[in-house]
Amino acid sequence: MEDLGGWTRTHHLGELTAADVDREVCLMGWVQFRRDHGGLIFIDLRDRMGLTQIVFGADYGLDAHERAHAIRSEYVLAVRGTVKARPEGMANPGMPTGQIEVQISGLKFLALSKTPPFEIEDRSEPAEVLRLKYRYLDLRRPKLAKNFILRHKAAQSVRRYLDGLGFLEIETPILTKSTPEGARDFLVPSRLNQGSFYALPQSPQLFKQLLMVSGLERYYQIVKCFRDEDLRADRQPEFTQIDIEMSFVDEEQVMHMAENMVRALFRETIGVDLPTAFPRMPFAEAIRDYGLDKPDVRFDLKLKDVTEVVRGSEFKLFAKAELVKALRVPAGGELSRKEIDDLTEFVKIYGATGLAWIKIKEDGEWQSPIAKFLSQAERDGLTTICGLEVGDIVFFQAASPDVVNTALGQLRLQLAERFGLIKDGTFAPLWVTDFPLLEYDPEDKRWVARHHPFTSPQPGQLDLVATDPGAALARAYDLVLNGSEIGGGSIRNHTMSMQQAMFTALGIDQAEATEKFGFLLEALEFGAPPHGGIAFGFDRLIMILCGAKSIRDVIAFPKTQKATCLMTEAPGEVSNRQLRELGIRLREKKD
RNA sequence: GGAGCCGUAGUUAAGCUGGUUAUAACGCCGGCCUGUCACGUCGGAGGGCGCGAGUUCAAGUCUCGUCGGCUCCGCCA
Repeated sequence: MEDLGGWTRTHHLGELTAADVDREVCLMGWVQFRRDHGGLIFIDLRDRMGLTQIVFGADYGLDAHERAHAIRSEYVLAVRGTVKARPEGMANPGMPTGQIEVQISGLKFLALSKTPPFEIEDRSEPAEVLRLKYRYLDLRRPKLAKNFILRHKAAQSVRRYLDGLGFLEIETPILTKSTPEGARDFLVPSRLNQGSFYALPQSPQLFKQLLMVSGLERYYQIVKCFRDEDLRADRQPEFTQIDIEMSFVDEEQVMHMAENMVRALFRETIGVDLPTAFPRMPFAEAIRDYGLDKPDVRFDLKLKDVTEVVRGSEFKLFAKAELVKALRVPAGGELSRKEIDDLTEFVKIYGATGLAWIKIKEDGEWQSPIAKFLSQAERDGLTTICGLEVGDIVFFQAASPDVVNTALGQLRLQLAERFGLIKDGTFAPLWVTDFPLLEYDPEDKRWVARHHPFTSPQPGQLDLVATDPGAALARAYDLVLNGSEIGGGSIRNHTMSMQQAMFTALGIDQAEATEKFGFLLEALEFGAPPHGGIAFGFDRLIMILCGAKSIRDVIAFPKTQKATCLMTEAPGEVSNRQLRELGIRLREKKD
């Protein structure tokens, strides 16, 4: 192989144009396509900026031409030559550099390449196992590489914006303390303190609050967070947050700052202008109209509460249910029996036992397995509340509020897909506000923080925490974009007594609070300013900006669903010596 | 913890109700070619169907198990 031998690259491979004709250039890159005509050899050379056609011929460089026959896919070349306009009619309008080519006088083979396990091309769609095993080759594909270029631009945009507002980027520990509540921690054994473990941060929550106590006033960090939970298409065990905290602010100021940040981000990365004021919706309204706490408001289709209409119905399932809701699909009558059966299976995933439906036929007849149970008064009531018209279909769920809302909320999304209700390239941001502070956990039989235990209740709601925990509202806000939760935050408890009241409501007694969060409680006694913040799921934001279907397409080296890395084969076993140093003995494996 | 889909040359796929020697395209190797651009053209090599049992005269096709990938429920303050 040859080394650079003093050659210096003069241009990237996406930038030469007709303006550069007759320029002597030196290019370096990977071989994308080879078209060997014998007397003339064309090669598309690739780097991350693009492609440039180079030509080998005896007239341009005899030695280079002869050696060029050996060139294969993915070889790394350095070439010297002259930029020339392509002959009349030979330009390639499909290529940014299609007006020119470079006639090669000198060639160096910087590296050879084995035949790659899959073709490095945007058109090919190799199995994900292979893509993950050879991730470094997958990342050569422009389609994937462009996601990371955009990700970089997004991070720069955020830093620029926050820096402009006086935010300080401050790093917080990765080796920290396990805390109760929230997700399962990743643990790291301590060699110097055998039997003790660090936890990787689920988020820098407590540190950023303490930075506010320190008087640093405005903090941000684009930071890795770790949660040892099962993976999803939009969830990895290590992921990145844009983490932000501010002092002397209320929720209006945090939301205003965050909105402007997201707006700048969209403008500077994909040139999209988001609305100047993001709409807002209280949590209760989101559940009422959309069934979910992260409504996709790119399309309408609202759920309607019809519990009272069917309260006395002969259809006992409706009459007895705690909650009955309807979802009308305008012109949905075209759904086939098969499709309805499939939708019935779909809602069962979310705990539904079935799916009642009514089609309103041309002649006004109600075609439905349940129509015969409905009185005229009930029919009139449903027609009015749902706004039923000829050609519609309306679906029902009658069950516990949780099941009704989840099943119909998910069905709503499914139907939007089926009927093409979502226009490509639309972005609908939405603030969801007025969340309940606490949620009852039937498994642990106790109240848990819906957001996190440091979130402040809304003014005047502190007493409710003790008397009617489910009714207390939080000073919390989520930013939802196209039905995906991309950010969330809150105003925090900034006095010891507020925080103590919260711990009490969560059933964390004095001793436990002191043990787990003593440093925070104590800090709050030394003059903590009112403060609050927000954290964005950076990967999810990038997914939306790129139109990626999987979070793996915006993470350079992602994990599989079983949280392994197919490239490095992490996690792996460690030597007995390493275990001994840590004071760890493995238990016998279960059969 | 649970449900579903997938696994066939290097890659992507086809292979119907089980039946000669498992197809194709791309890629790869060799020849020819001075205007190609997913070059063309002629020729060639390459797999026994993720793995293991079972049913059967006969299994890529059926059954069970197992491994791996993906999607989802639970979980994710």
